[in-house]
Amino acid sequence: MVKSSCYDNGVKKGAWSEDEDTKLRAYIQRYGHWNWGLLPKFAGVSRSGKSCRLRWMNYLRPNIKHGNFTKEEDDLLIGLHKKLGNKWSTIAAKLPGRSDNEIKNRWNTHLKKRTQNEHTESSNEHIRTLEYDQATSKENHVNKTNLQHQPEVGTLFAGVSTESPSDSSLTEISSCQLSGSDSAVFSDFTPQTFDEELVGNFWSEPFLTDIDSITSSGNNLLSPFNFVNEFSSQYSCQDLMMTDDQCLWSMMDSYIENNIFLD
DNA sequence: AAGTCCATCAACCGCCAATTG
DNA sequence: TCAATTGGCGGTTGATGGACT
Repeated sequence: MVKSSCYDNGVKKGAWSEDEDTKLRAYIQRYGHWNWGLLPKFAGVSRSGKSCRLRWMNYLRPNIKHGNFTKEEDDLLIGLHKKLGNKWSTIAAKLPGRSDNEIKNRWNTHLKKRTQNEHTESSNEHIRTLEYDQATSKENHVNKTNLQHQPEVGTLFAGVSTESPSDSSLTEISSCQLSGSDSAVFSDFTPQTFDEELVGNFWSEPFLTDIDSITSSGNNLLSPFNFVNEFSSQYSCQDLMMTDDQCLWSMMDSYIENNIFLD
């Protein structure tokens, strides 16, 4: 389903192109979403931050499922909607791999009518409750199984490191990747899994280990970490830590101008 | 074959809550 | 404490394609 696109004050609207998807996916997988408002500029897409966030959450993020809902998913959705109402994000958290938008659409286009019809058949109530209980226990099992394979998410932390515990200016930026909506991205991680698979990388991987491959491969992704890395050749970590925000941002802006807008 | 209707779903919009300075 | 900013949520829109006449 392809929608036509248009521009509004330089911000593109409408359907996302393959190229935009590629840019956004590559950027977030490498650097995470440290600030949705600034991300489009860094990722090189002419979209609003909101639009980027939506595209990532609903379509591009790892482990997102597309296509038909299974009967189990439908039953679970019906049960959860009965229990929670239109709390789509809450329901989405309990349906692994489904976005709130997809669940909302599923409800409005398929299940709403179905349940309205079924509502008259009160005898089905007991059956649905039983199905819901079964689906919930199944879902718990699926959750545990899914935890064993999360190949792509770890790359979100590829640009994250702590050379030393005192390098707080960098880790502070990095920690932003774990805030807000990441609870959705990582919602199917247990703390244990998180510790083993993510925190391990978070605290031990060298800072931007693949920065050389990024620059040498002609990949023009622009990263705040890339920026810091470049300036670290001129400034020590301590210098950067002591740099006030305004100065840091003016340095960042000149970097952006030189590397993106002059291309 | 052409026109119309309808279901689907990606994307947008506006509001609210949390965070920050 | 308060205003500004940011992120997230839920409702709604509109382009598209298939079914129907």
